[in-house]
Amino acid sequence: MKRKNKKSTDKHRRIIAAAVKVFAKNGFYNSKVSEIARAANVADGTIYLYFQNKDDILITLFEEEMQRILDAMRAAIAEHDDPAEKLKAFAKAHLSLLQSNAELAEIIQVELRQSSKFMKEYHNEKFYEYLNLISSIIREGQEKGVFRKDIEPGIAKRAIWGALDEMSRYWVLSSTRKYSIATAADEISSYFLRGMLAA
Amino acid sequence: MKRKNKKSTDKHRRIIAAAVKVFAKNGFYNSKVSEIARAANVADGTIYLYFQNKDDILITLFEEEMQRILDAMRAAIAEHDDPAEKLKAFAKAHLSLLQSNAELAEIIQVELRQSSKFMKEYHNEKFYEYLNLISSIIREGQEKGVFRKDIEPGIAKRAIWGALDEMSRYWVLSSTRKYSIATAADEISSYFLRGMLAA
Amino acid sequence: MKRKNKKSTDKHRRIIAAAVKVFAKNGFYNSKVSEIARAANVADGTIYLYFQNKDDILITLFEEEMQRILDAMRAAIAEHDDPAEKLKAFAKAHLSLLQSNAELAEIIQVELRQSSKFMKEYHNEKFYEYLNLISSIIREGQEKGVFRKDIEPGIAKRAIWGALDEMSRYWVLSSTRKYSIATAADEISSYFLRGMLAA
Amino acid sequence: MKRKNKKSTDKHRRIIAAAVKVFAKNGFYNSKVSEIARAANVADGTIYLYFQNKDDILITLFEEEMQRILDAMRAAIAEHDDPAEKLKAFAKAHLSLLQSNAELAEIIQVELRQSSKFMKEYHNEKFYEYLNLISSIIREGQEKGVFRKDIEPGIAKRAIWGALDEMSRYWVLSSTRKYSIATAADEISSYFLRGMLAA
DNA sequence: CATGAATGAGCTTTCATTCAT
DNA sequence: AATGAATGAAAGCTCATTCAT
Repeated sequence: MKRKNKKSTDKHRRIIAAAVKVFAKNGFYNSKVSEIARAANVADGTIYLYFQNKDDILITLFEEEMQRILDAMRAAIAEHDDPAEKLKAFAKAHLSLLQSNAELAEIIQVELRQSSKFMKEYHNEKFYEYLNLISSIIREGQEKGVFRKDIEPGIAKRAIWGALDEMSRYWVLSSTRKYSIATAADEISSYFLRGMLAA
Repeated sequence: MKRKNKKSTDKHRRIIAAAVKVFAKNGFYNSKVSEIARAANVADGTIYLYFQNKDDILITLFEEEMQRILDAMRAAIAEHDDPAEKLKAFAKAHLSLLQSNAELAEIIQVELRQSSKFMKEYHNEKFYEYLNLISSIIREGQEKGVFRKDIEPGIAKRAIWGALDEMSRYWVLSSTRKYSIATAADEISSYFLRGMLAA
Repeated sequence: MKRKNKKSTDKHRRIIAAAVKVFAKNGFYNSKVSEIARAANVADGTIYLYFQNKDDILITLFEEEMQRILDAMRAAIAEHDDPAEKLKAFAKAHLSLLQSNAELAEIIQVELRQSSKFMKEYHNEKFYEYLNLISSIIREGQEKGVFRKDIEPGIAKRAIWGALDEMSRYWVLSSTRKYSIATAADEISSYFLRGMLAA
Repeated sequence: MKRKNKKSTDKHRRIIAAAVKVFAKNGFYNSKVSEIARAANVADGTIYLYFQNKDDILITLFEEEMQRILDAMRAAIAEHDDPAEKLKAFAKAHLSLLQSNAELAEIIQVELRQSSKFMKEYHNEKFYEYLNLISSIIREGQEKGVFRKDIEPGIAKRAIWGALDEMSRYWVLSSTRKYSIATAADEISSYFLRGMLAA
């Protein structure tokens, strides 16, 4: 590891970390590049040595952070064999990860949905990979006879993701937290696994 | 009602309608007040006779449109007695309403989550009313013994809303639609009502 | 004449006039739009109501001022019948006009030759019209038997323009002026005329 | 001569050569120091070991290249005794030199006239030497009785230079060349000579 | 009430120059 | 001497908002 290389990587990392903080606090459009620079302890111009423009910071941030989360989710799922357990593990890991990365969660919650000029063009591959983790579990469950065959994985993956995402949004935004992560994850898993009807 | 008042109301309505279109197309931050003015066929300055500023347009838009949707939802639910049927009706109505108000849906999807400086301060009452329609159904179901008593309405309402919302987001954004509204609504209702486990 | 119309025209004129001064003083690239705005007594943003961008100010300035000069030159030439006299009149008028529009002259001298990205694309039609005033005189002279038939109007027009232009450049840039306009114009005319007259 | 010195000189030369190319292509203000560095195969910072700043590159470039041209012109003139022949030789050499140094010509054409803040301060001595080559010829011709006594060398030198310069500008900028150098040089010389010869 | 021309604060981005290595 | 990553001042342009008409 040459020092230069280390330094460069370091600045890149610092800028991304600063951007996470700043975007989470103000939202993308209310964040100034100069504020990110200040938070990263670099000069304004330095940002442009590592990123093409402000949009590129956000996109790179997504790519890199989503990859980290994807990896963590895959590891969490891999610990189980039973598809139902996998789904529970997914729910728990999702809520845990987003809670311990509250700022990143905020950005994903908000900017992921941004329909701004550039976001419409940007095809968020990592997000689709994430969603497909869910449908894979469901399909596996259907093959193993654990899940109903008439479930549409394409609908279910969105329903499950939406439910979890909204839950974590609630957590991120609310100051007081009534329920623990484990409780919420189990609760939500149970809706999907057992339904809400009384037995 | 004097004519002037009527005329004013008309401009107000035209501006809101124009804002829905423009915000949906570009997102809030990429929309220009002048574009809304043009779309509403009024002068730029006229906007400021009816709204305090750009933020106020968005907030008023939410308030008014959400009220319309709330009313429609209440009516849809009121047609049923069985809480399970109410939940199904809610799902169907939600997807129908958002689909037939695609532009409004887009705005709610995107801007509702905006964490921008002003959105953080704005307490979205109508949205909470909307969410509480769901928890009311659940509580009613629990009282009637239709739903499991151990369900947390505060969690469930978010899970259900998130699932439906994500589904409608998918609809709004995707060009090809594999599933009909009825199919999707039934499917999602079934997850929550019966769960996904094989019988 | 409506007042608004008048006001608009006025601002356009004031900005052009200010730009002539500022560009002449600093050159195009060292001139700031804000300085032009200040000189024109308008806000920075107002510039952009009348011009697309900084380049557009320069181009418009060329078009409009060159047109005025073209018109004056045509009038000056039209007063004579003899092509030799026309050429003398052209020389005198050229030097007079540029001297009494010293700032404009400076800009034409300098920026006309700019090879900057935008100037390469901009096809300076007015300048070619101006040059062709000279070749017209020469051709007329050749037809009337006043000028040698073997003169290439395409070369001569450039030689004459170059000679006059360099002379006026000298005037614009130097503080002390040894020769009067009339002297210099006669002198330069004589170089070309006695050389070009049929023996 | 130590090797280091030699090496330094080499870098100086490479930077000047690169600057000629880059300035000719983009003009001074649209040229980036980093582009010159790249073209010269040196680091950005190295430029500042050999030149004080960007302006200094242009000025040094002028000084050195003009000196080369001056030397060549003096040699070309020295081959003739007759002042009329000297003038023809000057015209031919001027056009030849500029044509075979098209990039340098472009810079001289354009930037010589730049009235930018720094160019106004820079007193272009070499250029005056160049101009005075012409007036020397004229004075010599007047002394030898070849040229009319009433010609003002101070005006004539500028007229001749302007005519030639404009002609070469035409050459530099136009892609198709109707006339050969010899033709154009003879043509232009003839305008001035036949006009200036004593009767 | 309505207009829309005018405003000017504020932002992103560039690039000449520096300096630690 | 040479490097090139880092700097940060500077400027063009946008657009929400105002106010004279």
